[in-house]
Amino acid sequence: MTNKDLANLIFPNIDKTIEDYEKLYPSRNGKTVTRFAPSPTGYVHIGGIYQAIIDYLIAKRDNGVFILRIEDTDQKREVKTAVELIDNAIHYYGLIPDEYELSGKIVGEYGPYVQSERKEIYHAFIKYLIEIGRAYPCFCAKEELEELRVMQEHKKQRTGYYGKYAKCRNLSIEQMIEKIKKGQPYVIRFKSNGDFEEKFKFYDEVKGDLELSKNDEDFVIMKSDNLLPTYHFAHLVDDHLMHTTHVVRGEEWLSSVPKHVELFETFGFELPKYIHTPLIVKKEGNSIRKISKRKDPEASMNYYSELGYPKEAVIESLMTIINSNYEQWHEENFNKEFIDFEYNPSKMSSSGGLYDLEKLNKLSKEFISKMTAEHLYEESYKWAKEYSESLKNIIEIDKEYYKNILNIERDQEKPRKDIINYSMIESLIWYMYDDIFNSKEKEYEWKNIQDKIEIKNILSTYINEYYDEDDDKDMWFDKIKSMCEKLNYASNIKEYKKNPELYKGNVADVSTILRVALTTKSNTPDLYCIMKLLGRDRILERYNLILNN
RNA sequence: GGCCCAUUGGUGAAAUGGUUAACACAUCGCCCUCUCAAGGCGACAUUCAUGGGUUCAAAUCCCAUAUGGGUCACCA
Repeated sequence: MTNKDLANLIFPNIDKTIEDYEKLYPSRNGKTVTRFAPSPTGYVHIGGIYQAIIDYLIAKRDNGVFILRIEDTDQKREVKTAVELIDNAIHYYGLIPDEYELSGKIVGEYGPYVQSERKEIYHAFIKYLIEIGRAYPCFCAKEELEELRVMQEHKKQRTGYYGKYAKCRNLSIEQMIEKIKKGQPYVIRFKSNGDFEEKFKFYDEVKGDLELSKNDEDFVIMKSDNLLPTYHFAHLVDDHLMHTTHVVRGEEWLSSVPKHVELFETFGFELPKYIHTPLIVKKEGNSIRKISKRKDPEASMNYYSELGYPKEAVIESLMTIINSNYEQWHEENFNKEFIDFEYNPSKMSSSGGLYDLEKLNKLSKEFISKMTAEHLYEESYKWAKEYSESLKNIIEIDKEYYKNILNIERDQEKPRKDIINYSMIESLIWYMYDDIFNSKEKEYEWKNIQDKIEIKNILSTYINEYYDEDDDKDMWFDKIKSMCEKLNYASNIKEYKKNPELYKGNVADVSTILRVALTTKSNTPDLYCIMKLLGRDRILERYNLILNN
């Protein structure tokens, strides 16, 4: 009985060899290849998009290939709709892969791009490993392994299935064959040759030179239930056959690098470059921790869509964590897009990138302020149709009117920056709509002048003697100033500050009355623009509401 | 616990042995201003986790300690 007999017993129907597959997926002649390889286990995590951006950037920079590969080897955690979510997210953020398999459509010559469809390929590689005596079936039960772990912990030894603890590696081929024939369940383990005491050098594109201990664990490469490979093995086979040149993955993978190195070495395959990205962390009180799907809503890309952050702002904020010199670069190259940025892994922070919502808000405000009213209208309308019935209704009352509101203080050199995301638009503009204004319980935010008689005095004087719908902005303000003088308010604030006792107040106080009476709010965009949009009738109506009370 | 990684202001972060430790966010102040949002100007680390060492010179190199993180699955 030989290893070959064992291999044939386990994989009787696998005829293709590694060479066959290498012929099927020939060299890409040095082309840069990156891949985004998410597991379909739920919503899209911000760390995923963060990595996808890096993959995308590297591929674009080198005129290479960006692959989307679905890593669905864990059937227990799989969520059916997750692939769709991934699809939506990468398209939404404009990270379009060159090779992929989505809703049955395959693009690219190096597929399948879904791991569960690559079973035979993995089996061919595992079969070879068994033939050369570098992999073997392991019949240890979960409980046995658990006992082993407890015992190792108790003895303060390294936990794991290695060396003398790797019980099944010493089984004779006859014993293995017998157990298999009896129908005992098994996994396939890699048979390590490594010595943990020995070190080797490893270069990571982010961290630089590292010295790691060699792997000596006989880790599982094929699972018993669905006969699919574990991550480690799929990484070897897929990234070799797809000719991946740059593996971008989270720092949590750093500790399994020795496994991957030994695997690549035993096959004689060339190791890709590794970019182990710092984890996205979050500050909570005094402690910093990995951003988590469960606890942090902002970990999900849905969070940003639901609140209506423009995708550009989200990418921008991620870019600032990816390379800290990005912001400066973008300031100097304001007409370029993030794709033009030359990503440099060694410029990446080696500690955790802190995801900062305040920063996102700032970037988002900035981005929205630079949009044209037309563009903002389109984007916010698109958003409202999906996420906000009430904003949708508002917009549909009169689209031109809505656009005009958005255009207040926008079409100028230093546009107004007060919209952080689409979900807050409604709270900024509701008073421009009569239905909402009239139905709302009004809380007028009067400031310095609270006296009802004085408020009425100002309003009636303004309506009767000064207000003219056709005035231009200068005239409009000149009239307010004239009114101030008449009512004994300072028309000039500096003047007022010099001698406050000479006046009842100043032009700001008077303007506030005109503003609050119209909008209930003490803080609004340019009053002149608001009055222009509301028009004479509605202004009179709102002022009379106060005058007649 | 073993192994690995990290540690610069309130926060992110630059600096790779040599001027007053960039820049950005936040905060505060002043200016501008009809309010607000902006914008302009300015303030904000006697010091780079701590302790040693190397050097004419250290945030930068070395050692130790502390703290934080990652990982030790038939999860990726």
